[in-house]
Amino acid sequence: MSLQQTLQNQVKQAVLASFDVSIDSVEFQATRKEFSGDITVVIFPMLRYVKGNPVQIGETIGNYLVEHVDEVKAFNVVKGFLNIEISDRYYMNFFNAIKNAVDFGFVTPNPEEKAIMVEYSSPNTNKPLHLGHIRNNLLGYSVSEILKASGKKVYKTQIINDRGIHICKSMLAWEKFGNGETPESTGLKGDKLVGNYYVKFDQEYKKEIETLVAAGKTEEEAKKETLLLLEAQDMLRKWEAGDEKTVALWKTMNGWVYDGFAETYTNMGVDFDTLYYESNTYLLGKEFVAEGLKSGVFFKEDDGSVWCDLTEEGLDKKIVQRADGTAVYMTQDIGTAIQRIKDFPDVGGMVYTVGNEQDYHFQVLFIILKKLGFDWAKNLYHLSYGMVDLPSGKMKSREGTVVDADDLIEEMAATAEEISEELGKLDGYTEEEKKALYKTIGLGALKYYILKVDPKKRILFDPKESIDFQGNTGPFIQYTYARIQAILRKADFDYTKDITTTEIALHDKEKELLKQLELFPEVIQNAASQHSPALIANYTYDLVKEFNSFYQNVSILGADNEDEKIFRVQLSKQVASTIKNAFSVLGIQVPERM
RNA sequence: GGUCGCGUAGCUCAGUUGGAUAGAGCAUCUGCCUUCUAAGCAGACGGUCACAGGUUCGAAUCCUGUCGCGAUCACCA
Repeated sequence: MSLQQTLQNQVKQAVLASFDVSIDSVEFQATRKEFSGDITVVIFPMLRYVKGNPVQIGETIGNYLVEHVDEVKAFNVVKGFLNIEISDRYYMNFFNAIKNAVDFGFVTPNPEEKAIMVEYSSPNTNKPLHLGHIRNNLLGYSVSEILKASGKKVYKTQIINDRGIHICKSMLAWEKFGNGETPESTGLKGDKLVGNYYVKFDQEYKKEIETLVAAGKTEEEAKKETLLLLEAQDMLRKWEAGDEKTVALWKTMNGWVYDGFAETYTNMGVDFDTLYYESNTYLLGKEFVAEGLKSGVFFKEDDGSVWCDLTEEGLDKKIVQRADGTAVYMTQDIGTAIQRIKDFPDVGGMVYTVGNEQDYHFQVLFIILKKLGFDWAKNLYHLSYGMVDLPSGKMKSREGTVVDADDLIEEMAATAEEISEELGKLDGYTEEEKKALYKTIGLGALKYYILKVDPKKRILFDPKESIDFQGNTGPFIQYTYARIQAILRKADFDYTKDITTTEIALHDKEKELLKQLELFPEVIQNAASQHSPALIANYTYDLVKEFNSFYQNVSILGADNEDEKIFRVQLSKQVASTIKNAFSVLGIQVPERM
């Protein structure tokens, strides 16, 4: 039984014994720093059942607890707050129980339980990944790892948007203006090369519109009548008809993009267990649309288009299939969801990591899947996150106002290098080791910067203001980890053995650290149920702040006696291990030195 | 206009079922490296929690309205 449960029961007992009233819940909170004590019982809610002065009630309960609960050492009452002081022995017992646990805070997945599939990234294959994708990838990856750590089996996946008019645009531009360029001939990353032609299309397209407008067309007409657009549309039709030459070009250019993406993913440190391609799934939904028509979930308009009426849910009508019988986004998403459950029968729910601009889409998708009668549809979650905007506004690939993912990662490593060189603490490291370290720190800064903010809030990213390496940052936390490693390297005695004395008087800073450590398992569970890496980031920061205060105020290797020295080293080691675990679910690595 | 989200220190953000005097970092200013890594520690300065009502012992947190910002409301994805 946890301490809180024990206290809960005993407080109820105390109230029953002293006031002859039974209460069904007790409100606890951590005692604020300015008061003495560790756990606080809030007396106010009891006043509804127990008549009297809150201070006196607090005193009565406090006395009862001291008498009946071993772990309760002392108490004080301030206004309506009963501050309970917990014995050092309790914290030492807790520490002894976890000090050798490498996976402290993590729960091993239960094979009986259903798995969760997490979708993230899902890029278009016509342009390179940018800062917006970075947020998506980091969130999706981290939430996957958090869910795993909380005891769920997880599959990571994406739906690659590899077909459609936008893909044809870059294909057409390459065909017309590319002169047979390849990644090999230009030395460009494949996704960058293809992205250039997507931009090229847009430039030529705009030129053509200008010419048409000059010739007397309205802008509206011009936009629809450019030769380029017509050709692109023609290309899409050819692709859908399986035209050999078009499909071959499509395969080649997508291949270039995939090579480029693979490099970026590796760089970013994210991965996938299984992939879905829109070109394979875009027709999938149709049979379920047909089924839904039969069962009355959908209805058909006179022109042949198929709709879902969601007015009962307070929403609008939504199209699920075009009049010409072709699939829309919704059709495909219905099909893909169903296909995934067929492919992975142990999956009982899914998480979609997609920006908040698609809130409505997913709201509708989930309702439709429920209407179609799938019981897993109640376990679908749209991990909706805010956009990453620049001071100039939205990032637009076609206009070149994007922060490129590869560039940003590289810049972060370069900044890490500058700072490291200046501090000059890396004597003895080879160039290779240094390079790896700069990347670890640079990525740590970037990932932490993005993950520490609540996913649903939008992020304003100013490229001119570099991401910090001090204060509440990834590098600060990595630095603390490295500090602890230095201590472990210096500890030239056997700190693995158990302490001989049973009673150790805990230093305030030690006790605070133990309390902070104790929270970690719960933080993992909360982060999982709320799909929020930010909770992990904030927790880790608090832990590290607490450790640094301990480090600066208490001598670890210079402790007064052997037991204390061993304990402090073990405590530091466990803090390091917890930092490592916490950062691992954020996808951030920790260095041995920095 | 309808719907959804957001609004906390100059800036970036915490604040988990409503609880004590609203907390961090950056920036500015003060101290601390002959002692375990100063990417650090200790401290100062900085707030009408957008605004107005309401619910109650108690509201940054819940409800209503107003304002501001964003997204969305396509036979686009």
